[in-house]
Amino acid sequence: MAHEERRLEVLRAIVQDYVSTNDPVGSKALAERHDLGVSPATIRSDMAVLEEQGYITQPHTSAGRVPTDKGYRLFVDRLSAVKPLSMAERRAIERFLDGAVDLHDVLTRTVRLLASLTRQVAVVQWPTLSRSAVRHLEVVQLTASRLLLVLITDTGRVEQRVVESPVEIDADAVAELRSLLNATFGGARLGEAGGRVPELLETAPPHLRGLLAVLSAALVETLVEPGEDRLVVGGTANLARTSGLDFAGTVRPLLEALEEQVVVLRLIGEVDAGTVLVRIGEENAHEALAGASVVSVGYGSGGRSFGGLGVVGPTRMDYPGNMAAVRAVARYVGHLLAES
Amino acid sequence: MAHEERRLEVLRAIVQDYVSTNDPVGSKALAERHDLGVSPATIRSDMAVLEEQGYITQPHTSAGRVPTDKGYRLFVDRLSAVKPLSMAERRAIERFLDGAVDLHDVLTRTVRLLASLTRQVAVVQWPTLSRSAVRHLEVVQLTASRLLLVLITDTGRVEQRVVESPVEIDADAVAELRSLLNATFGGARLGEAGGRVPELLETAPPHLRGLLAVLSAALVETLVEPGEDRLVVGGTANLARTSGLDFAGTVRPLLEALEEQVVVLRLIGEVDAGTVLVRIGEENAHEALAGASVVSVGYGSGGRSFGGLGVVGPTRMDYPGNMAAVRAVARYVGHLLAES
DNA sequence: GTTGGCACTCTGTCCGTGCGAGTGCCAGCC
DNA sequence: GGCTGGCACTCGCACGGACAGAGTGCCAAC
Repeated sequence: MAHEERRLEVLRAIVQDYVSTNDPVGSKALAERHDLGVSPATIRSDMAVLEEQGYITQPHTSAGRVPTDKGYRLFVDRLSAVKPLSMAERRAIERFLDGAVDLHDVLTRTVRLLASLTRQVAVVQWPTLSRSAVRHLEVVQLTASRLLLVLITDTGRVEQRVVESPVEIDADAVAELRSLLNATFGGARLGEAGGRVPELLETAPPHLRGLLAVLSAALVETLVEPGEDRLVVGGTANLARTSGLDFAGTVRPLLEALEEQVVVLRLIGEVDAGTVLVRIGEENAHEALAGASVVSVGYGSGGRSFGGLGVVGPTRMDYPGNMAAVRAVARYVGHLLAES
Repeated sequence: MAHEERRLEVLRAIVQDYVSTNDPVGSKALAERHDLGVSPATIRSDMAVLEEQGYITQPHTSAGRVPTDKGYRLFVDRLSAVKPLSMAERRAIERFLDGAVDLHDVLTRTVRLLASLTRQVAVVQWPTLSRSAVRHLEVVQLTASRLLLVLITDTGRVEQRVVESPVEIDADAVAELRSLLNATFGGARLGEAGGRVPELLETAPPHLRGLLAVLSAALVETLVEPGEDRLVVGGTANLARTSGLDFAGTVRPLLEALEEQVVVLRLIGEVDAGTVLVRIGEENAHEALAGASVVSVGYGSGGRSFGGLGVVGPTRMDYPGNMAAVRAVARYVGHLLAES
């Protein structure tokens, strides 16, 4: 029915105006700035209904309306068109990311790029170890009874771990260990690594078994260690931009959550490559993020997701623009990492 | 002379009171809170002199006095006693840092620890490559003509670099390269690495020379690359704590400088192990840091400095406390890294 | 050289007023 | 039945004057 449609049109107009001006929007301003074909009075009655339904609210009696979380949700789900990136933005992505020398460099550049494109806080998850595969395992002898185990994954991560050996070791043993480990774990998804340990221990030469057990344990532990899911954060200066207006003094808990990482990781980590996920305000189910929205997507290649990335900002954000930017950057990063 | 001494005592009292209360301090309050043995009127005349000399200033005519950068400088240089850490703090340092599994972990824990001890923004520089020594070089074959060069330093850093080979390579060549590289560069300070390249190229078997040239170049380049001096930042939430009061809305440029890293790195990097360096306000010679102070020190072991660490906060900070915390943490981190 | 007294200055706060924006309601119109 | 213009009403906010309080500088006295 026509009523319904116009009301949604009104909601869309409210969201757009509010996002761009940061002022509660009134019926008169709406009628002027948008071709809704009806008078302010009519818009007022639509707004009354929208408020009744919980999509908008007024900060105080004689102010305009502001979208609620529910209003933004409807906007994102049904009212926003995908906003294509400008040529300048596309070029910026390429220029920014090309020339990165290693994984750390790629992630750092990505997070800066995303922050500058969206003017929000950007976060990028390191490729999760559990979804990576072993490219190479290296054993370096530090002292007679101390080894360094270095893991290099196909996603470019390098992890290290010092291992105390129960027995003294010589150079030959190190070489043997290296080739055994690579033969066993080479190419394995790290999720499967644990399963290959028993077989390795059975078939290995007896004098190396004790050592291999320790090394395997260190390897498996590296994957399980919760700290190994890391986050790169950037653009926090954007929080200070319009702080107090957008975040109503809630900047601090947000900064804390970003440093804690664990909360944000949970949100960012739950994504598939390709599907942009938007969580609005209270949907984040965490106090510090109640006033914020998170736009995230997985990055990876060939249908395989390495990890997630996204932006965190006030609920009053440019959803279509941010969704487009996040998706485009994720796609590019996926290609980049697949190549190297 | 007695005058002079009492005036300094007044300055010390002003700094202490102002740091703890954040209110401009007046003559009457000073007389009440400190046993200066003279009346407010006398203190007033002392304050007039201190203001004349540029150590304190008044925000407006009828307010109390506030220390200037110059005043803090005098306080730090001559008026503050070293504040020993409490037992609880010492225990916190040990508990926090023990159990770190690798360098990244150590640095992350350190920055969090320092931030929570001082309630300021903490920064820790990664061990500089140019001052590290080669512990091991690893060559991993990715494809027929693509190698991954992995550098492991004695400070625990692991750097990687993809190298395109001009010729096709087989497994034997890789093993040969590995042992040649380790023989040449093993144990070398990275600053000296460049000097050993010509000799390596002369003595190497001819068929490997082209490849060795490329690998050596990649190694040297890794050291020179400005991006390789990195910073771990933590506790930025502390900026939001009393923001507006301390930083007068200058939080944003500060956050930007911290993300840029380069400015802060210059400040943090210029330190010797052992000597705590304090830079106050304008002394930082950078706009974004003009309202901030930086307390930094080098960490390392055996007289050798790996890198710097420190805290960044408002000029109105607890200098003795922060200096003590920074020094204690640096010492502990130095030991920790020397062991591993 | 120190002290108490005093006049002065300035800020922050409180309160009352007026203005403007925006709404809800209602009677009239298509 | 839905849309529109008009109108009264409600608030928030900015402006301005008055006032109290804190702190100073100066001066005469000790």
